[in-house]
Order: sequence, then C-alpha cells, then structure tokens
Amino acid sequence: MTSNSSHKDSCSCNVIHQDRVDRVKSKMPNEEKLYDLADLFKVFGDTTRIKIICALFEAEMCVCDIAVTLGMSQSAISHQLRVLKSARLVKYRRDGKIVYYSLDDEHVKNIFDQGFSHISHI
Amino acid sequence: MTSNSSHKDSCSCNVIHQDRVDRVKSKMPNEEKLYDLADLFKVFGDTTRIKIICALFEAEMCVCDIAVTLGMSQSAISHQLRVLKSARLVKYRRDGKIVYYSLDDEHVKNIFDQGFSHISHI
DNA sequence: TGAACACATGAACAATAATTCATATGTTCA
DNA sequence: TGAACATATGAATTATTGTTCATGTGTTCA
Repeated sequence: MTSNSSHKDSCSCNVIHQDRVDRVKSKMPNEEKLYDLADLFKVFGDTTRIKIICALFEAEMCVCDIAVTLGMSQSAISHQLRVLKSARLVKYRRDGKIVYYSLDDEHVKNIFDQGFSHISHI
Repeated sequence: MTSNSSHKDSCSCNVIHQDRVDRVKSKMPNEEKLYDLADLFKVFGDTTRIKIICALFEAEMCVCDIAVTLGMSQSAISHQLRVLKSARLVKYRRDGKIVYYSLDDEHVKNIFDQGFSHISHI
C-alpha cells in the first residue's frame, strides 16, 4: 500500500527505476509553482503577444500604435494586453483618453534572449 | 498611398505616433523568428511538459519512469516527449527496449530560472 | 520463433484560447 | 452637455491542443 508498485492504473509498465523515481519526485518543485510557470510561458506562446512585447522593448506605446504596428484590430490588441497585464508583464499609464503601455518586468528580456539563442542554434 | 494613414482597415483609430510606429516597425525581428519564438514558448506552456523538463533536470529517465513520477499514462507522456523532441529540447538513447530521455539544451535551465523569478516576484 | 514488454502513434473527443463583432466606458473639447 | 475618440469587454465563432483509446513497431529472451 506504499507508493511502491501501485501505479498500474496510470502506467501499464512496471517501475523500472524506483530509486530514481523517488529521488526525482522529492526534488520536483511543488505542483502550484509548476502550474504558474506553465501559465507564464503560455502567455509567451502566442505570436501576437510576442510581437507586442518585442514592440514594447523599443518604446512605450499606446494601444492604437501597437495595433497599427502589428496590422491588427484594436480589439484584438486590447484583449491580448489584458492577458499581458494580468501576467504582470506590462504596465500602463493613462494620459487623457490615451493609454500607454510599457514593459513591467526585468526577466522577459533575458527569457527572450535565451529563447532566441535556442531557436537560432542549429 | 504611402503607409501614412491607410490603416483604417485594421485599426479604427488614427495613427497617433507615426514616428514611433515606424521606428519600432523597423526594429522588430522578422516575422518568422517571432513565430518560432512563440512556438518554443508554446512548448513550455503546458504543465505536463514543464513537469517532464523539471524531472529531466534531475536525472535521465525512461518513459515509464516519467509516467510513474507524474502519475500519468505512458501514452500521454510519449506524446509530449515527441513535442519536446521536435523542439530539440530533449534527446534520447535506446538501451534494449528501454528509451532514456534527457535534456538537450543549455538555455532551458536559464529560461526556467528567469520564469521562476518572475512568478515568485510579488 | 513467438510471447512479453517498452514505447510510438493515429484518430477521436474534450477543453482551451484567439479573433471578430457589437457595444460599453471614460476622456476631451467645442 | 453632447459629439468624437481611445480603449475595454462580453459573447460567439473558429482554431488549436492535450488526453485517451486502440493498435502498431521494435527489442528481448525463453
């Protein structure tokens, strides 16, 4: 009744390396943290949002600027900015009727650079 | 007929900062690269794959090991390993009927660390 | 050789997410 | 105040993706 070989339900094979499994299991970050990490990367996993972030690397921009730069509708951009905002990746300031967005994170640039390194690596 | 104000189709607003738009546009990485980057992050945007990668940080593992560690079916793991493989994030070696997977990238660890930093940042 | 095993994979189904469309909110200015 | 504008947002639609189920492939060993 221990966690030794009661895995038949989830995996048809016998446990090959129980010691390794146990060790890795004990070293894994907790479930919630991994879930949050996946959620963060999910935000980066869309071309529109990638483009928005890349644009904001260069300059603070209003929603309309971004829409024109990307050749997309204001609504689509606004929806995606909402996602970026709730992931705390961008911040905004209001100036009259115009809302300016800018990056709000010191890690994104590094993450993107590492990402670019990976995809450029033959 | 220049690119000045012919954007009415994609964005209902007038161009607010044409200079900024032009400058940012010229500095944006090319479309294909951005698409590839999004594809890479899409791979990280799933809890199962995140868990697999975290497990492989600790040790080389066979498919069954991973399945047991994560409490998931062999098939589900195998499908996801395929995704990780085609993103060149994991490599494998065959030893008899057992296939061992391990990480095949020097950037992932950094990307994950930056990601963890972001989500831990209050 | 053939049974057993570890793994891979195609198809189907379920769940999630991106864009569009219509419209609402909040600000400016005449 | 009310018209015009920049942005936000809910609902619907379409597209994408993860898991399961059934089965195929490749290896070992009796």
